[in-house]
Amino acid sequence: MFQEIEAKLAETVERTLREKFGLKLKVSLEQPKQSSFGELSIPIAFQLARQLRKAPRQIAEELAAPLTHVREVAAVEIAGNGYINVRLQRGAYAASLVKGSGVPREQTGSAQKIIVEHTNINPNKAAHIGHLRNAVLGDTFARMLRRRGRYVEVQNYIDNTGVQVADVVVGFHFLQKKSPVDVKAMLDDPQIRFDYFCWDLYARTSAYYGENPEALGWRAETLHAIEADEGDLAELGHIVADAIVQAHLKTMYRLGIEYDLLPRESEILHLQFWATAFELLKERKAIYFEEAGKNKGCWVMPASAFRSTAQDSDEGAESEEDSKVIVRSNGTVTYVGKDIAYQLWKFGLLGKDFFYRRWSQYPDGHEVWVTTDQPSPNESPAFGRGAKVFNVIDSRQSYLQDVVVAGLRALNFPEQADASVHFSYEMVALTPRTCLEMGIALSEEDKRRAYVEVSGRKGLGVKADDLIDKLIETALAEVEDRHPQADPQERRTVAEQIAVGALRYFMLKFTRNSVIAFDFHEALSFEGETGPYAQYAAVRAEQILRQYVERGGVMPDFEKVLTQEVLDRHLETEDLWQLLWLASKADSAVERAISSGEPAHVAKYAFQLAQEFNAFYHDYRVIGEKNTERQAVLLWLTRYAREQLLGTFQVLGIDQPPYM
RNA sequence: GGGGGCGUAGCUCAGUUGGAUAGAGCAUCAGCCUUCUAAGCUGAGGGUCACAGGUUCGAUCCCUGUCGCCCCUACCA
Repeated sequence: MFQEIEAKLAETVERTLREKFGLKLKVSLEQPKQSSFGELSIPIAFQLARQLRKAPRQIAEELAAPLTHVREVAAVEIAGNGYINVRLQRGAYAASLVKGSGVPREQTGSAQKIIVEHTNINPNKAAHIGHLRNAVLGDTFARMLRRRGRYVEVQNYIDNTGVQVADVVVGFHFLQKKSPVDVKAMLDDPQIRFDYFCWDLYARTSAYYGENPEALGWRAETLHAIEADEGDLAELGHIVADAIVQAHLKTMYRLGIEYDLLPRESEILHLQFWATAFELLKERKAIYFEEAGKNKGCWVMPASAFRSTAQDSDEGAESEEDSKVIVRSNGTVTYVGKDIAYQLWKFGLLGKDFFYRRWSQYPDGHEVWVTTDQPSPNESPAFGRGAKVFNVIDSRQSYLQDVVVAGLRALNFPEQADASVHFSYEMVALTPRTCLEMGIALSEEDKRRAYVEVSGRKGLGVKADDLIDKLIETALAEVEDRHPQADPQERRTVAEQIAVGALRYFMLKFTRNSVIAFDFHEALSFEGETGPYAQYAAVRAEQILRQYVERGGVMPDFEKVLTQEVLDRHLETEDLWQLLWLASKADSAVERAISSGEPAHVAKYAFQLAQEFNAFYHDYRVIGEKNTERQAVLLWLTRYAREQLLGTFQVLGIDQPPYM
């Protein structure tokens, strides 16, 4: 409803501009700084002032006149030097919401597929909080797109043949002398938390390399075996990667995060995606063979392809220094090269496809598929062939992502290059205080920093499952305290919902390019701008509606009782109108978050709506209201605000507990 | 050296293509629970939007410079 009005007003002004001034302009509306100025504001007169050589106020007046004829508009005022402020017919606006609520939203998307790739954790150890930020951001963004009717495919890329997996295999085979049978037995041992075991083993192996550099030969040997897919080392690689992927999926599912497809590096290798891409790159001259210099014998992409500022240096030699090696002099391909091939596949440009098989099924029936290199008898859904691709990858890799996009452009796929989005985000670090709490030794210099970077190689960091467990534990203590008589199993569920709400909100409240300095104290807080705060507001709303009925109240037939005239009368109360107005903007918040690429905007909106509802809760007694007409308004408003809040929760991946 | 990001209240952060009196949360202080659950509500204090120029009717936002912090800049993935 909000967006319809907004569009209608913009169109009206645009039409006036065309007819009166002969101008073709896109008009945008904004929220007035103060609610007393009205519901919507149009600042267009300012930017026209110079062009038309007229006072903004005069222009505003000419544009304002036709707006008064729009049915939903109550009044139009010129304020300040030339703002056009619009006040809406509150009753009419509310009445259409009364009628419309409960009706499914119309789809605004197209059939074009949007691929969102996120999580992408190396399958060699337990997930940590940095991975959570990635997954929560990606998952929320996918939910936002789906809410607005877009067709989304969620992929979680698995690098099961890389150095990180190899290092854990080295740990098992060379350091621990374990056979594939031994390691398989570990998977069945309930005493062993395999992903945690690998976390430590990975750190130990890395440390061993530090003391015994010659051991790096084991890594090379293992990588070679994994690539050839032969022998115990390769088998260990499969066992480790598959088990860890399973662990990651389980961890993410605790937060409600699901995937559609797990594309794996091993298939990219075995199906020779790179060979195909290599031919294409050579054929279209996107890369060239370096004959001399430090990159002699390599296939490289010139720096000019991905450096926008390369033109101001006219020394050709300098740019060669910056060019990116795609194929090493020993003939092996770099990660970026493979990534270009993979990105081509995502757009359906490679001319090759994976084979697929089911990996597992979520409790809700949704299936996850994985790539294979062998045809399978079962039909699989059609994967890939996206029209737009969002790669959720941390900002440290922006250089490599630039190279991938440049590769597409150099291959003469400008459309797909433009449709490749590096959905980047800053890392999650730890506050010095949290490091000390965890027993991580810090230098004096680090202690003075705002945050300290974690290191998976050293085994330093907060494991995702540990954090979730700790959040549940904290929430459970509070729930038990507040509801000593409630069913223990239900309390556990409530605590889990609160923990997930707290964690997801925490990961989303910061904008993407802000480094999160993770602090246990802050993350375990359930007060103020947190998920549980918002959940609490929803619980309160439900409480009102439930208890109203439990105490013998009959839910009014809102459509009949709440006529435009009735609504108009009661919505003169500013608080009530403001709550309604804010609640009606849920979809707009999601749309804005999509266009700006900031899921944080939705989180912020949920908090604001919760805040507004909590104020309402405090100021108005719904059940005790004597005037039945007013009570109907309050009941409906409670229900509507709750609906809008829950809809926003869904986008954020947050549940409303039955009680708190 | 080059590329990118950041600098807003004591702390952590928002600030929607430049617009009306720069906002939250935490922390501090002062109030509010026999009422639909206080994980809440109300109020107070706290700002040279790093600094200096420029563009503009108008700059936290755009441009230039300076200072400070962070990341990237492998024939590692």
